Amino acid sequence: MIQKQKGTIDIYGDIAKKWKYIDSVVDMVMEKYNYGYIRTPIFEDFSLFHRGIGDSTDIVSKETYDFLDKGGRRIALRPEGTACVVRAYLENKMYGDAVQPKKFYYNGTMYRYERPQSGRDREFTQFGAEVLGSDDPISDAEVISLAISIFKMLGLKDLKVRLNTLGDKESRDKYREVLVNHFKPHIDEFCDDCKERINKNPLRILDCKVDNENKLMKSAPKTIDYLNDESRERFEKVQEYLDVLGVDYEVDPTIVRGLDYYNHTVFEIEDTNPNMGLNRVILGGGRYNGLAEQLDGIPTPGVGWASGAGRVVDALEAEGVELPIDDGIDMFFLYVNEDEKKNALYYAKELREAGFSVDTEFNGKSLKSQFKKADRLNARFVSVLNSEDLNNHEIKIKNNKTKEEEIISLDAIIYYLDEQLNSMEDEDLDECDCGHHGEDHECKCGKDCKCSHKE
RNA sequence: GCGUCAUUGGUGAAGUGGUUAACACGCUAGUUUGUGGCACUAGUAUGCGUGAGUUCGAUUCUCACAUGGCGCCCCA
Repeated sequence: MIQKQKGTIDIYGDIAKKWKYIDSVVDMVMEKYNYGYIRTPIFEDFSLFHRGIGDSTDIVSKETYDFLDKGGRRIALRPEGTACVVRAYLENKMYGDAVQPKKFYYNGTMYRYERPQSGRDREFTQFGAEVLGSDDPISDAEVISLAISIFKMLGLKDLKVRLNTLGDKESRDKYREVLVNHFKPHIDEFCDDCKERINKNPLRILDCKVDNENKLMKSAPKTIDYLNDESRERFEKVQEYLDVLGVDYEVDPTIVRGLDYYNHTVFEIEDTNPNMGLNRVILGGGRYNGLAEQLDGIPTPGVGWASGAGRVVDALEAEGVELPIDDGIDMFFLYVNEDEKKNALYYAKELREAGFSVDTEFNGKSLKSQFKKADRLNARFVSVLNSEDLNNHEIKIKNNKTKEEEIISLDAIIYYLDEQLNSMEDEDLDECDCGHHGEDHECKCGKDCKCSHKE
């Protein structure tokens, strides 16, 4: 048996419906914020990530999914979206467009060569937003509120935005030096990993899992104290704009990004629901004003974020959010003989073209098992086609919930189903607590109740 | 890259160094004459991740590999 590759998943069935629903919400909210969809290639030149990310960590050497193609080109499967979008922006000279900044969103698979574990696969899906060509803190604030809008629209409630600033390069370099001086004299008290980090990536010591109780952690210098005036003012503006947008956030000095191209605003959104387990962070992002230059492009400020769709699915699961996924079909045709089979085939098509979701039997099973199948498909109506009825130009339609059966003319089938399904939809609505019991009035309960949609 | 646990029909799983691999769900057929979902009856793995080894004999023990779960490194 050929198996799927390590760290990949097949998405199908009910889970696939969930993913499609998330996609549709992402599309809808992004369009409202006027972010344009961008689709870039799944594979790129290895250097795009090598140069974009730098080799300060072993990300690129160890975790990029790369290989040589038949022409000897070094190819990398994209590990993230930001560098790809910036490359596309530069290569297509979008900085020449009249309308700036350019606002993009993407949604696609990313690849990292890692050992799979909880919340981490080799192929995974991220959606993200990027604003290129604006250095104004209004864009930092907008992308964060955009993210919150999407998550709220999906039904997530236990969200926490954590915000920090790294300052500009000057502030950042200064902070790094101070931090190293803070830890260096006592580095013997720390774990082996931290002894490595102090040379390779000292900021990462701050979120070490082993040493987080060490007293030097709490007394560690904070980025905020080492900002120059320009960086400080900018950070204050971001917070001011977030307040205008009504976004709840918490300034958290331990938020750090691993990569050099980040500066100024960085943020994460986590789901605080206790069912979430270890991987609570469902979104991460920040400002990356240096990236375009590192890619040899004209200097272009940018800010954006990416969210792991798999973790969003986990969060929805953890919070017990029920998505409004329509399952079930409108009609299932049952048949026994060849003549009825042809009619099933024909009327299924007719009804589908009229907008109904319809299915019928394909494996020539007994009526008993056809009924079972109809139930499993959650068919709202079933019809056992009968040659005699059909000769009389009639059809029997059974409501699969109430079991009531009616004989109607074949000409009326579309009209009949339409009417029945509409009244069924109304019945599905709940009565709310407003006390009006579904009467015609402008209901303020805020739910899809029996009365809310009648004014 | 490192550590650790796991892998048995369509599914959930029990189990043993030795003739027929439990139980349940599902599925198929019948009781039921063209209107089911209940009930009952019967059927449903020549096979226990792959390969090699130990053994008279391996699904069971050993090793390697693959995949999965969890954790570490790292996390764009």
